[in-house]
Amino acid sequence: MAGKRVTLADVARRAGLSPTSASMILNGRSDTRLSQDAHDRVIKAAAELGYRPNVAARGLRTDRTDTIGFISDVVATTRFASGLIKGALDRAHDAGHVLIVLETAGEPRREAEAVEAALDRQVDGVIFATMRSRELYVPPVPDGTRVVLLNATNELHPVSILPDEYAGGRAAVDLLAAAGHREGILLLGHNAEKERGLFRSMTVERRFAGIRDAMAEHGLQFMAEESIWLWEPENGYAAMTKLLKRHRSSLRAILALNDRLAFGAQQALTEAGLRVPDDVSIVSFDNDELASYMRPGLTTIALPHEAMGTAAVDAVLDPERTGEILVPMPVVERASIAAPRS
Amino acid sequence: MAGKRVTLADVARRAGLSPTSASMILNGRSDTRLSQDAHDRVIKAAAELGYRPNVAARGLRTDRTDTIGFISDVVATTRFASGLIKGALDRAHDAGHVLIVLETAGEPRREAEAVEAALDRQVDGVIFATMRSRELYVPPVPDGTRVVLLNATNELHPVSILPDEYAGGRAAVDLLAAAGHREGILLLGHNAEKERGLFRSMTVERRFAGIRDAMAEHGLQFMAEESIWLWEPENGYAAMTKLLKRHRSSLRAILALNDRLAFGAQQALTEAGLRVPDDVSIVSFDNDELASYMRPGLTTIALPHEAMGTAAVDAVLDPERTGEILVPMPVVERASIAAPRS
DNA sequence: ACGTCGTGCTAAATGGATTTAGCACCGACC
DNA sequence: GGTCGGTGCTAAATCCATTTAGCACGACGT
Repeated sequence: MAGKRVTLADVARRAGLSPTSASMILNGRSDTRLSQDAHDRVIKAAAELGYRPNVAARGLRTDRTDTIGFISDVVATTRFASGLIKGALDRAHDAGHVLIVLETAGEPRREAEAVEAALDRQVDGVIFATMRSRELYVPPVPDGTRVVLLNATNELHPVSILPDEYAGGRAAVDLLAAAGHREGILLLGHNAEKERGLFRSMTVERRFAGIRDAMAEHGLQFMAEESIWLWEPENGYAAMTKLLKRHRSSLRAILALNDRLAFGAQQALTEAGLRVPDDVSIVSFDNDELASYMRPGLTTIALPHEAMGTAAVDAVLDPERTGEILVPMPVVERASIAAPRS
Repeated sequence: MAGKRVTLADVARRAGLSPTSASMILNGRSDTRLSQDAHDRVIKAAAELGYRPNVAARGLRTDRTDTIGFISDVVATTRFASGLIKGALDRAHDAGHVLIVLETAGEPRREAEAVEAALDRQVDGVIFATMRSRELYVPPVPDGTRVVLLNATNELHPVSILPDEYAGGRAAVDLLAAAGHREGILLLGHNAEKERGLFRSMTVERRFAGIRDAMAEHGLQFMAEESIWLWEPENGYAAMTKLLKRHRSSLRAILALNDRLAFGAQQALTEAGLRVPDDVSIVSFDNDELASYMRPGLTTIALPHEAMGTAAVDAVLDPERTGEILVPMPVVERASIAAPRS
């Protein structure tokens, strides 16, 4: 609607000063000797005209655009991705920055294109996010540009935001132990023997480590460890249906490696006439949307999407932050854990 | 890594020509009289140096930045939002454009801020998206900037992308009718009498209309229409539990107004010992993630998130497109509909 | 009376591209 | 020989804001 944009020259003209003066005043530079009166006139003129600086023009001169590139392999498929984006968006907004969001589907060609598209627009920094945490290839980037890895790592750019999976793994075990579980505990989704040499993701390895260490410290052992490669509901359902044939009588608790497995497992339990948590307790990971829809609600160790997103933007903005930044995984207690049936 | 960016001047120098010539050649202008040899030299120099134009600088001159602002009230909460974004992202990528994503939480202050942040960066157009379709307030925007409403409408900017809910509503009824259902059909989520005067959302009203018309054409009537204000699983569960007391024996099919209600309802059915689809058929709307996790899978009329997102970018890019653009809602057939038990 | 210093402000360069206006040269034609 | 037209290319302006270098003026000191 409005005609065209107001420029700095317009403001200066209205204030009866040069653009130089107007620029200095609006940028709040303290070392100028401009009069109080000049200040007042410029501020007033800018307000009256509704002046907003042209970020592109400014960026040309200053090399800062208050714009960050957010490059992710996947954005829509998982709630995880959108949580990261939302966290990043919120923090960027607080800091007066803006996000250019790009998706690569994990294809190297598109990754390179995305970086270029971002750099073409003079972004101040780039965030690389992956869903399956891993060492990520990062195309070359000019010197001044901050690079932050979100749920990923890279040798050349040692700034990574990761969930504290080790502590999370421990927390899950602690929850079962605290409820009094000592026996009949099933690990659903992973079997260290069978999966030897297979790589899932950096962070999930840490989750396993946390679980293993905590089990040992509590002096506990799993009744069974079921390897499942794809952690989707149907696989949880299938595995659980099968497992119930052998372990039905001794099963007391399930430590599922994510909520989707837990969801499927619970469907199988329900169909078999077992009740959660009276007969079997369940704890799991991620705090997927599903977890809150289950009946009873699923107790789970949350993947802190949004906190990771905000941490990533913080890291771009603050060059001091460096190294591995671990974001705690909150325990979300719902109603799927109870004391074991004797 | 790389030192600093290569500029057009660098390319021109290497080709032994002026920036003017280099610019014209790289932009493929046909009306110049530059020699074939000059063309070759410039193209070669640009390739060797890895030249990429600075979009900000170009935008300053041309008022085009190949950048689109995507302003949404909510991004992470629903899968719907991220589907829209993904669709938009993909199409933008195809067209060599980039998206600045902004979130407003539906607050007018943040909406205004978001528009300004986008305009400050010289975007070519702005997409306004809402989750609950409605007439949306759009802050003033300069003349040349395209504005497209996504799942929303606005008087001043008559370019709207909307799901074809009317047809979708009809499709749901058709599905039940085709399976042979004539009686014992429950409408779950809305009661026209009780909700008279209450406004849910533009598109949902059309969904109702489609359902109503199709029912009439098939000569059918609902056994009951249950008003539920919040379409969440727990509400579906609660309503269904209650309804079963009265209608258990005659109930044959449920037309749920979204998948979350259907999900809750199905939990109630299962607990009551009724089986889907043998005892009761279910059809619903949205194609929420949940729908594929249910056992059996839920047949549903999909909200075409991604298609809507791509349509929005198309509309920004093509000034010819105008008016209400209706995107079809695909029927996703799974396994929740069967012929009625006699 | 003249140099010095502080005060208040501005001209012009800059960043990287596009675009307008026009220059220099060559051959053809009268 | 002068003019006209075409060919091949470039200087300079422009977009908008920031920044460097420095001008003009008055007061002060000696």
